[in-house]
Amino acid sequence: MVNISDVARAAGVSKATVSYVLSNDPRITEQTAAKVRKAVEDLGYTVNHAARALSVKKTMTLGIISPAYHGSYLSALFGLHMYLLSEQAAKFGYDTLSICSDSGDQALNKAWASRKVDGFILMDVSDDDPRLSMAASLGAPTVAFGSPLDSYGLDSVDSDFPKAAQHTIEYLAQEGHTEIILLLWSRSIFRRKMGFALRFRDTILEQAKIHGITAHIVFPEDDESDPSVTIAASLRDYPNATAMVLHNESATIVAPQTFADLGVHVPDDLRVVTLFPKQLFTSMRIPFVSIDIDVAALVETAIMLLLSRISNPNAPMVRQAFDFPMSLKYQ
Amino acid sequence: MVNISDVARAAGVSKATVSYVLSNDPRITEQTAAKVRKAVEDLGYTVNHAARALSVKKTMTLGIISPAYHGSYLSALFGLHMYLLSEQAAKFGYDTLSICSDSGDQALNKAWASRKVDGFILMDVSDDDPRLSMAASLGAPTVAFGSPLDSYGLDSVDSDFPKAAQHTIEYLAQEGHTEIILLLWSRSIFRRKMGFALRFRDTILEQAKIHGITAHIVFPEDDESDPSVTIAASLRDYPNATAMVLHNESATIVAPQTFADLGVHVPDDLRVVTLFPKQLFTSMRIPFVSIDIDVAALVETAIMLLLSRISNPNAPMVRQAFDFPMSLKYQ
DNA sequence: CTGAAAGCGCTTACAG
DNA sequence: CTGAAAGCGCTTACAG
Repeated sequence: MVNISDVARAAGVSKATVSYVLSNDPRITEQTAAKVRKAVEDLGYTVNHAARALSVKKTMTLGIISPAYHGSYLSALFGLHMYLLSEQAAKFGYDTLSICSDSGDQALNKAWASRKVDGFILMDVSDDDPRLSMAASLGAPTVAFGSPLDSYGLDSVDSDFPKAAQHTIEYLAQEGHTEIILLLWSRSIFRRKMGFALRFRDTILEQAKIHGITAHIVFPEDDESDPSVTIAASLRDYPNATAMVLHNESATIVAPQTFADLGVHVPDDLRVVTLFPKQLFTSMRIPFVSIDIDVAALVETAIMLLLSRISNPNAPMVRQAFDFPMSLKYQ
Repeated sequence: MVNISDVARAAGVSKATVSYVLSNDPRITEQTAAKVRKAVEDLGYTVNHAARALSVKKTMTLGIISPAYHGSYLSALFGLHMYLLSEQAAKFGYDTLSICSDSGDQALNKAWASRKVDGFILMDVSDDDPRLSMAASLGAPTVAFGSPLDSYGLDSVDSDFPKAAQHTIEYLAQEGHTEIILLLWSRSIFRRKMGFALRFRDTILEQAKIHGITAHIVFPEDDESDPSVTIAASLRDYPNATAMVLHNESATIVAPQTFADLGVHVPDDLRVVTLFPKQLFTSMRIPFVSIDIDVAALVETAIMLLLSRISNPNAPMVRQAFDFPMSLKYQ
């Protein structure tokens, strides 16, 4: 494989000069720069990544640390995030290293200690996430996807779930509903202390109380449970409910079929509100009121924050919460 | 950050000895090895990845190259593949670098030339995929996900779509169907010359002819089209069809609801056969005959083939096609 | 304006 | 059984 010495020889200059040309150092004359560029072109030279990283102490790669349970349940969101993160990072010359591990804090520690990445994106952060304190204590540039109660001084990006919950209840109150069903993420998600689930639930309950709405909470036992069973049971248990709020990915996917099976007509028999990223609506027929989650916007912000943090480790912490608009969608 | 010299000093040995201990070289006495290990432990030392990579010319990272169109359509499969690849690679000490680009061949060229990875997994390979010839001409260890007509001597892994097509027709013939609807991947997938779509279609048609079955082909225009429209239209256009074969991810997701909306009862009114990875069935109610695609098995094989290829570049090429069993599932 | 040289942090023949 | 030294391929003060 051709290296910088080969290029230097071919161009009749020193390695240093080649290096300077490659970094567009203005001290090199256009004349010699041209010679060097020609040699680079002719030989098909590309900088050796490890050598450069060793020398400049920058790897131009970002570590994406995901918890291990993704394999077990259907999450179209996971792929979407990974894809967009990689694409967005590439715009700034960064690659993404995906690290999927059930001991994310150890994985993070190792990746940082071996200097394999310049910073981290933490996916699916929970309230007691060990990755948070690990990243903070290492002083590794990190942005968390999620809204942990204590972010240990790390930057974070999330949808504004409390705001969404508030919009939802205000909308339903305005429509005159007084009894609703709240179908939430599975118990295992709550057990894992995922902020998006906790914050949404808590705000819904708080706002429901304020607006005099009775909210019945139901959720599947775990990620493998069939959510349509939960939907059906809840309609049986709370026959007077006039609306349902869905905050559960797989439940939202099976909901249309479930209602059709049960003979429940949306929205005449039941008003349904869902929280879902708009990308997933594309090929799904969901005639519900929905609150769009713009994953691309979240990802762009996450990458931007991480790159700022890398270049300026001491800037003040930022927590970015996106308040996405609620929209009516009848397809 | 602590380096090998710090460890050597703390243990009272040379850098070389530390290095030998780390690689379990049997020539080092257990006594000095213990000293070194203690120092490593005390100082929290981890090998600098770039330095090691530069020295041994191995990066212990695998490049996963995905085409750029994934962002636009719902593919739960994408996330599943990325996750499992990363997890599987980790078992062998490898990390995965995700490279999402619309010019995958250039991205591959660059990643290889800069020696950032030891080999590649190509996702979603098509018949005229420029990544194939690029990887082959570079001599980069590579395994393709898919069944390109010409694999340029590269290893590949795929479900055996022709076999699945054959099973499907044999099954339907045995049930006595003589007229069926084939709902395939969108026109844009065919335009992209994706092998899984082409091979499945061709074999279905060939086998149908053999068994005296009339097969009507329909497909959505592109990935953004609502596949339920296509389903409904096909039932209108071919009222005598007694079975439908679904080979289209989003169509399979919306199919249950669509049939319910149309008052079509499966399987009494219509026999439906789908091809789908079993992980996606978890939270979906699809009372259809299905052919399981075991993504984990595919991924494990892909990683295994790639690692063999890396350690033995001249081994004979292997094309692994998985013939997954057809199974009845009524949930 | 360009080049010689040191240094980044490892590994690995080679001596002893 | 252990260490000194060269080498991996870059970058970057520092001279000139």
